Amino acid sequence: MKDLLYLKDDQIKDFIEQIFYAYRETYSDPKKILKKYSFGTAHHRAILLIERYEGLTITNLLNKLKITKQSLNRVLRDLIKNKAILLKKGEIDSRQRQIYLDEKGKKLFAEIFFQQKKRIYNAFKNSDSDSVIKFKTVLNKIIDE
Amino acid sequence: MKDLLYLKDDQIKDFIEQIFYAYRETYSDPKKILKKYSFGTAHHRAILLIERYEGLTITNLLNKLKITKQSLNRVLRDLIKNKAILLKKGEIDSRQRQIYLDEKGKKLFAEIFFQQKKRIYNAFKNSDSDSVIKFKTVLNKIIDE
DNA sequence: ATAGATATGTCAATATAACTGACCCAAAAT
DNA sequence: ATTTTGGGTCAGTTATATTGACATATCTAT
Repeated sequence: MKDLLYLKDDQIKDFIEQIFYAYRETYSDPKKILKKYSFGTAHHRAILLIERYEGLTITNLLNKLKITKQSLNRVLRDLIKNKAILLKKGEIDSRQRQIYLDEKGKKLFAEIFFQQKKRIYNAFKNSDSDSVIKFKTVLNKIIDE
Repeated sequence: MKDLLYLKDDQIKDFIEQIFYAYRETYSDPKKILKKYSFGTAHHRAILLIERYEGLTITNLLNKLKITKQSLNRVLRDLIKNKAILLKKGEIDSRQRQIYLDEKGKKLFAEIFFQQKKRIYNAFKNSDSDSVIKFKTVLNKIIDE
């Protein structure tokens, strides 16, 4: 009979612990860069999503970040003031705002990503492609559970 | 020639995004329970580690959480006040404090873990064992990079 | 024995990121 | 024309972390 060790409580506890470490480490790598711009992790997360989904609306971003609009507003104000992002009126629905990276934001993103990429890249290059694919599959299952 | 799609920037961006979601979702499942005890995520993380490493010292816990002792102190004070944990003098080195779950803490842990386990368990039971093992391997590589 | 290092605790001030609740306007949908 | 939606903002609060300074007890090494 199959052991299914990975379904034992202690193994599951390990995973819960490791997901915390993986997140923390991955998102702490670019802290010095962010500090240089007087930004924090909240700005970091917003920048990543804006780069990945250029032109997304405020509501789109809120749904990804799952924070309140008041919280997001502070972050976006900081980013706009520093010319890291810019908002355009929605073309179809002009109540909407579409968010884009501005020049400074593109530069900032590149610096942030360079730091974060290192960690992931090094982990992956020491893994076979099958492992990486399966990592992604399981990660996705955890997210949409 | 091998494509190594997972080493392309866009794929790496996806992973960085998904690690955030996985962490956030995994750690938001037991929020209602914690609120019932007037605890937050800081207490949550401490409880998990104390359960997993019973008898660990303050320094051990600080090294795992990577926060300042002032931050941890507030959390531990709350937990002690609520009889969720208890501290014992170190047996070998009496400067040290060893941290243990108290009765209420065991109960609280069980409730928290029940919630968090669901997500991981469901993700894993729909995966083959090879995927889970490879997930763990890659996750570990990301952490110790 | 004593000097220094280590483990822990605590006071105070501050920063960051989030929250709730209330209210506003403009534009779209009905 | 009215309601709903998308977004913005004011005000107050909470949660979690920080820096810096200092105190105490205990261990280690000379």
